[in-house]
Amino acid sequence: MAKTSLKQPAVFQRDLLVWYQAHRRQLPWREAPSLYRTVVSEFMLQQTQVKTMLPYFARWMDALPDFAALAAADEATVLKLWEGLGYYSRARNLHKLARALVALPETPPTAAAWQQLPGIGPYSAAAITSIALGVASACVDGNVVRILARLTADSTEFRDSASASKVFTPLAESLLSHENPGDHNQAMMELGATVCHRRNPLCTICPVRAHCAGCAQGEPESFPRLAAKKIEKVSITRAWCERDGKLLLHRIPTTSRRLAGQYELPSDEHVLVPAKAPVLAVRKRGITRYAITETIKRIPVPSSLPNADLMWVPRAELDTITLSGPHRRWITELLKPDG
DNA sequence: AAGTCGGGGTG
DNA sequence: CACCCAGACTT
Repeated sequence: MAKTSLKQPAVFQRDLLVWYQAHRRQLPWREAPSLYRTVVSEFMLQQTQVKTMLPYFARWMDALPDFAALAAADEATVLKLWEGLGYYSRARNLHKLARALVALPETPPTAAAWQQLPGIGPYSAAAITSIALGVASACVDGNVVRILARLTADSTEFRDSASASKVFTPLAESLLSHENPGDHNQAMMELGATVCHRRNPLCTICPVRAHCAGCAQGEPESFPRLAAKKIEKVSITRAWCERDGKLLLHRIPTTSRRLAGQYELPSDEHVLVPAKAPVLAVRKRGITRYAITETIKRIPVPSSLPNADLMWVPRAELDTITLSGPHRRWITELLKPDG
């Protein structure tokens, strides 16, 4: 059973907020805050580091500056802007959310109401309502779990981050500043991102070190304890085939659970790849729990296309389609004259 | 409760 | 390589 309070919650709040006011990073959604910018940033930040999403955020705001613009956009535009960021259901849900919000008579005022909207779970509901609306609702993300596990030196072994979040929610709520919940929540996450690192935490400069049982105990890095994930190794062979300035690609069916509607280099499930076909490249990447090795081989031009989802895409059109993940980069590399 | 969904940062 | 990242949704 996790603790639900610290010895001096009011002092903790003050130490945290004073530090945050002095050390917070200048981020686009903080410099020019708005509900829309808060919502878009929170969607992009789900399971994604700030550094990774920053260029996507700038590009997105340039193209779709407000809820009205997003609601009026077509899905292809939305997914193209999201290309490369991953977890594409986030983009579809954000699109749905914009259309739902513009149809409402007023902005939902509570975290519970926000959580009924597409793509909004417990974390996002708390983040959006506290930051943009001043609602006293505590965020519990990976950063907060790590900080709270260390503050309380909680050695519980959690199945996964979801169950840990649930366990620490009461403590997070008890520590929340009701005067300034938005800054408090952002301060917790900022502390986790810039000081209370998963490994090598910077305890010597930590503003709440005096409140931290994990630090006092000497091994803050040992918290939180999470069950190890099982990674499965997978190998995929893909085909590279050019003809008359066109590239053979596979369009993932829109009914597919993952990467629906996106394009990719055809795998050997879609087209015959001779075992002796020359290897052009070997690439490794991870998708969720799979460690994938992809071998790209040059194949002869097939006499006919066996699958309706296979198509010849002119090089000039490659920039207009949405490509699955690293395929964009691989294709760019392999299309170079010396590649 | 367990599985699934991307891609990149970092020790 | 392993683990994590301002998680949410489906089964």
